Order: sequence, then C-alpha cells, then structure tokens
Amino acid sequence: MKLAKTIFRQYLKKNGKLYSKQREQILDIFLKTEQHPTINDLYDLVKKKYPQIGLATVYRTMEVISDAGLARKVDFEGGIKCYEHEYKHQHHDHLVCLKCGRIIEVMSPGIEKLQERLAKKHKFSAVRHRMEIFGFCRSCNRKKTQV
Amino acid sequence: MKLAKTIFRQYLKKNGKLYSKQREQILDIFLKTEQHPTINDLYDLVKKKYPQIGLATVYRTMEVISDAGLARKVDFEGGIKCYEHEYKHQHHDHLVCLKCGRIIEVMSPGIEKLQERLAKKHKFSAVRHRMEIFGFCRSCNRKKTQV
DNA sequence: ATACCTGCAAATGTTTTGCGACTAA
DNA sequence: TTAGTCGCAAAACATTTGCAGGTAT
Repeated sequence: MKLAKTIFRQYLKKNGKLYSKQREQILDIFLKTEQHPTINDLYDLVKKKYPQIGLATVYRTMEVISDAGLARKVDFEGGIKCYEHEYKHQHHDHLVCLKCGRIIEVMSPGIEKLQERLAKKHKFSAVRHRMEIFGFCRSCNRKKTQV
Repeated sequence: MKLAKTIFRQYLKKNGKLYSKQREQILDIFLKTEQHPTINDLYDLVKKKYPQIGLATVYRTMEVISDAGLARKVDFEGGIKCYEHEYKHQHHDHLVCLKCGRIIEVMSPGIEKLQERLAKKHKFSAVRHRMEIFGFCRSCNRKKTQV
C-alpha cells in the first residue's frame, strides 16, 4: 500500500504532474477496493467520503493512475468497463459469473504455454492476451442446482 | 449464402417479424464482409449502395441478424465493438494485430481442454469463453524487423 | 386492415473538453 | 510566480427511443 503511493508520487514528479489531495483520495479508494470497480463505482465511493469531488476528476485521475502502472482498464463483454489493480498483480485471466457478476482471477501456465505455441504457428508475435471464461461461480452454481 | 438468407427469413416468420428490403440489404452487405465490421463500417457500406438507409435501422437490423444466429457482437479492447459471422463459424478465438488491426480466427483444442479443467478446479461451470492474443501479424512483423 | 418497420430527430448515457478559479512547488 | 489541477457545465460521441408515415402479409 505504502509502496504504491510512493510509486504514484514518483510517477507524478517524474512526469511534471502535481500531487493533489483529490489524486491521493481517489488512489486511496482504488487501492482499498479489491473488486473490479467501474468509474461509477469509484465515483460513488469517493463521493461518499469526499463529496466535493467531480466526476471528471475521477476519469482524469484513473487515467493518471493507469499511466503510473498501478491500474489497468479492462473491457468486459456488454460494454462493461472497469479498473483492476496492476501493481503487484502478475498476469492473470478471469472467470466471470453471469449471475452475480463476481470476477475471479485465475492463472494457468499450461494455457499460457499453448497460447505462445498457437501464436508461433501463425507467425504472430504475441505481446499480451486476455482470456475470460463466462459461467456460474461456485455459490451461484450451488443455488442453481438446489432449486 | 443462400442458406443464410433462408435461415433469416425463417427466423423472421417464426418470430412475427417482417421481411423488408432494408433488412435484406443490410444482411447482404454483412454476409459479403469477411472482416469484423463495426456498426459504422456497415453503415458506410450500406449507405454507399442504398443511400436512403438510416443509422438506427442498421443498429436495429444487426440486432435482428444476431438474434437469428447469423452474427455475434464482439467487444474488443479499447471499447471497439464489431460483428462477426456466426453462421457456419464454429467457436474460435482471435489474434488481433496491434498495427494493422487485422483479426485472425484461430482454434486450439488443447487450450479448450485446459480451460475446462481450469473452470472445474474453481468449481465454476463454464458456459462460454473468449480469448484474444494481441501482437503483430505475420506481415506487420516482417515490416517491423526489416526496418 | 393491422401489425410491424423505417427514417428522422430527440433523448439518453458515457466520456471528454474548455474555462475561470484555485493550488502545489 | 507559474504551471498544473479542480469542479462545473458544455460538448462530443455512441446508442436507443418515440413518432408519424410507409410497407408486408
């Protein structure tokens, strides 16, 4: 946590940007959220604590935070856009529950290896990838089969 | 091609929807496009041939075509939304070129199998998934390394 | 005849931008 | 002092919707 803030400050200084109360507040809220919040989720959370803050500032700040390497914007199906933590989160993929919306972060070295092989087969030089599996999570699944 | 139109007509009839000139025109354009067109791509193409057509009609018709099982809406990164062919296109994943935007459809049974195993490990019942690998395609790659 | 469809324009929802006031360094 | 930021409101986009007139069956 501390370290993330230090990185943020260093990024600001290095890029001729200023530290501000609002930026720190938004970063705090984001770091505390372990889910995948949308801009509006963040706006609501921030607003609750710091009512004077503007929506545009949240948009602008999340962009700065992303540029600093602490967050990453993710587009899910259906046009849902949210931010996930990037700092100290190594690469992973997602299981997305169609019922409750829960997003589970997963990782499979086997899949990663096959992806590389697949790219190579097409003479495609892979930079990054994303993978999502949609379905029903453990608890929604249980409820479903009980009924 | 012929068959896709038949399916479309059957779908319309079965669902109490009407056949119309515009719907056939838009379907024609879509079937001829082997890329992954956005609504605007389609609108431009349609407009060129049938200038009287409205943008709202393209939106509405692509929804009908999707419901008929002939197209599928795909959200790529950066909020880019486009339609791909669904009829006679079995499940596949995508290689997306970051330079020229080309989208290559690929399929790896090995990856599919590992995805199932991954879901099972998390007691997650998978319904569908999507996977995209971003990088540079064969020809962009060649240009890049030549320079 | 009667739903349904179309094109247009207006409405909606989301994200970006311009600007005068404010703030960090 | 001087850039960079902020909050607000307006602008810019993308998509959806309401409606009056037109069309397929």
